[in-house]
Amino acid sequence: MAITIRDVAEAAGVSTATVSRALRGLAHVDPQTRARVEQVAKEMDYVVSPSASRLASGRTGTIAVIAPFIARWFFSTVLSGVENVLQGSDIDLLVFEVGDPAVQYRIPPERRLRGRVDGLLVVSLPSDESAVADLLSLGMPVSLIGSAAPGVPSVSIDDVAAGRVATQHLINIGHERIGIITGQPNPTGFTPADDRRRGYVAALDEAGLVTRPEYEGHGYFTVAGGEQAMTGLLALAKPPTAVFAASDEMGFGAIRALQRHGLRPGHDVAVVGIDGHDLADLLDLTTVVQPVRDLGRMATEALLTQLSLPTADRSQVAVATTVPTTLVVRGSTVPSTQTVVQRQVVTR
Amino acid sequence: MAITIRDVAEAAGVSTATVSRALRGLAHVDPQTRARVEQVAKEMDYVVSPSASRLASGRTGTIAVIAPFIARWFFSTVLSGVENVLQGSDIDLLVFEVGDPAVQYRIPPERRLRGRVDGLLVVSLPSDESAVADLLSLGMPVSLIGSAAPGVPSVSIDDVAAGRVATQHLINIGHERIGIITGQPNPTGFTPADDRRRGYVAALDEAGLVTRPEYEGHGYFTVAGGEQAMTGLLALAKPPTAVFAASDEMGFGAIRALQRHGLRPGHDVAVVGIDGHDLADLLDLTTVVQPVRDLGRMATEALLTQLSLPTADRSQVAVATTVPTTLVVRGSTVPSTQTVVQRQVVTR
DNA sequence: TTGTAAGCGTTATCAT
DNA sequence: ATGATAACGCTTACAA
Repeated sequence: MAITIRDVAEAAGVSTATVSRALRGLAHVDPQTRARVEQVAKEMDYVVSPSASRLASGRTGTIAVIAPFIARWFFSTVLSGVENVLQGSDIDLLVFEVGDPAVQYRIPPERRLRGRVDGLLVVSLPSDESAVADLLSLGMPVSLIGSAAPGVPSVSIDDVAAGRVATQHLINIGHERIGIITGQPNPTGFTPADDRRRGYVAALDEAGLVTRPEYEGHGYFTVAGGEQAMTGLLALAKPPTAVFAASDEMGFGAIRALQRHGLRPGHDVAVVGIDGHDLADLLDLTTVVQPVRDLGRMATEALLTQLSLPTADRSQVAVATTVPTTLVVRGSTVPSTQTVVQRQVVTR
Repeated sequence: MAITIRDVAEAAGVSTATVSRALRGLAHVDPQTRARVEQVAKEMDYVVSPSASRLASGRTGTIAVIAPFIARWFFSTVLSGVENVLQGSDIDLLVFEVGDPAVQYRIPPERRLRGRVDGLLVVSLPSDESAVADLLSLGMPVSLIGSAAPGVPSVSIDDVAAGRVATQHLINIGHERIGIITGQPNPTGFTPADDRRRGYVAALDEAGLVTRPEYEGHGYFTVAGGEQAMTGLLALAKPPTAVFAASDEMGFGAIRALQRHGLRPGHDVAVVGIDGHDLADLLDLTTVVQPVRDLGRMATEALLTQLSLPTADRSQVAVATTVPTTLVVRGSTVPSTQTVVQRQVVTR
């Protein structure tokens, strides 16, 4: 069997209690003693048993990320940000993939969470009341990423503003027939999608432009979906001259559809997305960039802070952090030889 | 506090031992008793304490994925496959991001692994002896994904064959000046990169074509790297007419470089990649498709099988599983109106 | 088939 | 500052 704390205690000539205190850096330990214990522990290659430690302390030293998908760009990038912060700590990361929030948000059953983790990072949760309630009922700190809900801390962009900025850009460069490619046909309680659409409508309204129902396509946040939606729009008697895709991946699909129809993005039909996907530059897609990795980082740091606090001090006041976005103009809206970058700070 | 096994035992009028046995589906439990215990447990909303269970049993019910990156397509797709298999089990998934294998493969220290997990899934491990040794020294089952090493079970494609197929395709369509964009300048012990390059060389040799050192660029498996490498190749007095990129992402970069130079992929310079990236279709990139998600799935299933076996039965014989790839021909090598798909089964 | 009870390896409370 | 010693909640021989 492995070395236990008792072995170390005997070898160092102290009690297990002292070893425990010394190794965890607690106060009230003689520097000499601590040094000796650390020395012995290292020599014996002692590693604390996490199960025993967890059982005795009641803390798991683990947090979980709950996301609809793992393989898609946005989610894997968030995950990477989370992991990045965790490297510096001693916290373990558990991952749960729960499927499309618009279809069914299969929250991992309590039994998979309770007693296993100290806190939760939930990505793109629908603002559906019950989903939040289920999670909060576990009684542990929860941080939302990429969406917000009343009463829960969150880190995200201002999606309404992002939708407005994207649409406004299309208006600015002279378009009047502006379509949108969003996720689902009807509001599904999936905040980002609904909010971005709201921003689009607001921008059109403010510019005195009409919103036509037939100019709304649904791409389900995938490349293939975006392509289908754009194809549908192109089939209209009077197609839009510009399209706002609520995500870069749907924007890519739109570009693909244009290519298939022999149309040039930017020249024939303008396309703008949201995300700042790694490959947006490659595909020359204008997009509203959000700092995705930072979203993951910030939410994780916030969660770790919560966890380091005594339970009583964990503020009941949920802080909804909104991070700024940047409109990056590329050839899909302004076909020119040079790329223009405008800094767009979102305030609220 | 939460409900404990003792509470359930009392409520059901049996001992804790019986509750434990009943709930875990062990044999030698009266069906009536089991039913009653299950009933009571559900009513009381009892969830076993993982820490206590782990401490007592010595098993963690957790496996870890160790990968260089999380956010890149290949890795997040593998991860998704792993998670997919785990959904059906009661096993938890821990994730560690360890950085570029060609630079430094920062294996999580023993202390982060020992006692925390029952098995390891290692993605794209360099075939470096010591790295493997470190991992194996933990004495738990290890499965490799996307690379292979002697004496360790693994799931991957035949990278040499993949490189050969890609290069052969370029030869078949008439190219003679064929370049390669690979990862690092020198063999780094990172198997897939080295092997794909080997396949490239073999194909050229077999066709009686010369390998020119200046036709080898290095893209470090990123889009930006691929673009730089291709730019370098284009600057040659006599640039290659075709390029084999050892990954789709580097292929994307190559396409970007061509675009920037006003050259058309497929028409002016042919490009072929390896991976079957989600966006390869969008970018019209010919590629050798590997079933990435399945790689993750298969390796996970193999690992779970190992774990379900008594320690003694875990075969010392490492099984290296090689899965077939498919060459998908697109416009980046054969600019035509229709896409041709050839099934290429790799045998060995 | 079921119960008893000894661990499993720490942490944390009291003393000292 | 350090030591004894109860928990912590479950699993698992060993008995019955």
